[in-house]
Amino acid sequence: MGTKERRAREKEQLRQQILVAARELFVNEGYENISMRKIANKIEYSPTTIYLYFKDKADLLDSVCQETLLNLLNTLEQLKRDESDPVEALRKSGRTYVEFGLKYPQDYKLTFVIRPQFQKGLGLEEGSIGEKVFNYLREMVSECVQQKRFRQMDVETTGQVLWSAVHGVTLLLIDFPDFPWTEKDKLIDTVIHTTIEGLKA
Amino acid sequence: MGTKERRAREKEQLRQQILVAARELFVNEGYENISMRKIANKIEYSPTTIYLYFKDKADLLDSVCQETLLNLLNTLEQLKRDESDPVEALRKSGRTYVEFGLKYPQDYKLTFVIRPQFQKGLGLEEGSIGEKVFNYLREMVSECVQQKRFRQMDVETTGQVLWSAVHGVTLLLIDFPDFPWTEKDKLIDTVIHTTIEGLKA
DNA sequence: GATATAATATTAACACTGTAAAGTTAAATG
DNA sequence: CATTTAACTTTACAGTGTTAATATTATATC
Repeated sequence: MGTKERRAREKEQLRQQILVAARELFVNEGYENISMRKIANKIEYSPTTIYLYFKDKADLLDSVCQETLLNLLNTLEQLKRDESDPVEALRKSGRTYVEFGLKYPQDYKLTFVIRPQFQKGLGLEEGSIGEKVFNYLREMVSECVQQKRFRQMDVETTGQVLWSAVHGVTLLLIDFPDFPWTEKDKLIDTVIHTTIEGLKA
Repeated sequence: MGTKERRAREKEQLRQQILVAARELFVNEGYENISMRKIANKIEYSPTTIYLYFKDKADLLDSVCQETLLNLLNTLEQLKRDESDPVEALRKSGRTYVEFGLKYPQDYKLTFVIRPQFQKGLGLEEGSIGEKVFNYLREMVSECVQQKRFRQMDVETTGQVLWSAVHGVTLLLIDFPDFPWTEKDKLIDTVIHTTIEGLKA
């Protein structure tokens, strides 16, 4: 008797529908401009139905961000295979990270800036997708250190330095689009290049 | 007859009072958790009085952020005098910048992350305090380049790279306080050191 | 097939939000 | 004293997140 399974599937479907609608609205109009009622309208359900699937608005945001992290992780892991030189691989990962942020700027901000404001738990706890993303970075860095391509330094710190650099440039480009930046691609490359050079010296 | 002046002074005083109350509330409880009514309660005026002094809530936020920028600028400029080595001066400026962000984390986020969400104009336009802050950075970098301490590279890009690094580490430390960071001071120093080394190479 | 049961969705309500419009009071000017 | 001006308040509106109570549907049991 598969009716139970079908029901579960349907339930999951609506959950997904809510997530899709929420993401689209958050991304296009900003988290704070979107009400539960607007999301409900979009999926043609009553506002309170959403609360059967998500604890509250922050929880909904949280789920949207989890998806974003998964998306980011997949994008990064696609890279990993086809690059033998570890430093070059790291460089490419950095670029991909920033490009991801600029391709989905609102998603990025939602995940790395807005969400921490609402959810105290950073979403990097054990077993989380956030942790996996950071583990990816860890492995990349580790490879460089092991092959003596980087200054002898603990992997953790090195990873955090790199993360700071790419996070910083991503957010600045998103938040101040009218600032007279150096040509975007050049700036991104220079940030990554500079940081990596600094780690070698 | 100085009554006009007195009135103007009183008006400015109330404006200031609103700003002080708003900052305190924003900083302690977060911009999105503070209503105009709460601010009004604090200063013991009716909510709509605030609208006689500020266009709307975003404008109030904007003014709070202007103050923060001025504060940051003053903090930085205090440094400038007592350091002859330009690279060392830049390093110290970087540290001071990050420390400022961590000392007033909510002010920093308000200014560099929340406000851009509400005010399209980045607050770095000509003659603004934001511009002055960036000019400070420009001068510091310029000195290093002129004295051939840095790789030959345009001052703008160099400045932006540095800003990315310090902005990134500041925000990460603020937003993910529970992350297993390397010891904070070490991390900050390493970020700045790495970036500067990368600029020399 | 009728009925009980569980799952799912809705309605109504509450306390709160930003802010516009109109009304009130007090001071300055003639 | 009359009138204009400035400062502030009251009232009101449309919208917010969220809870509790209610209604509706679909399934399971007899």
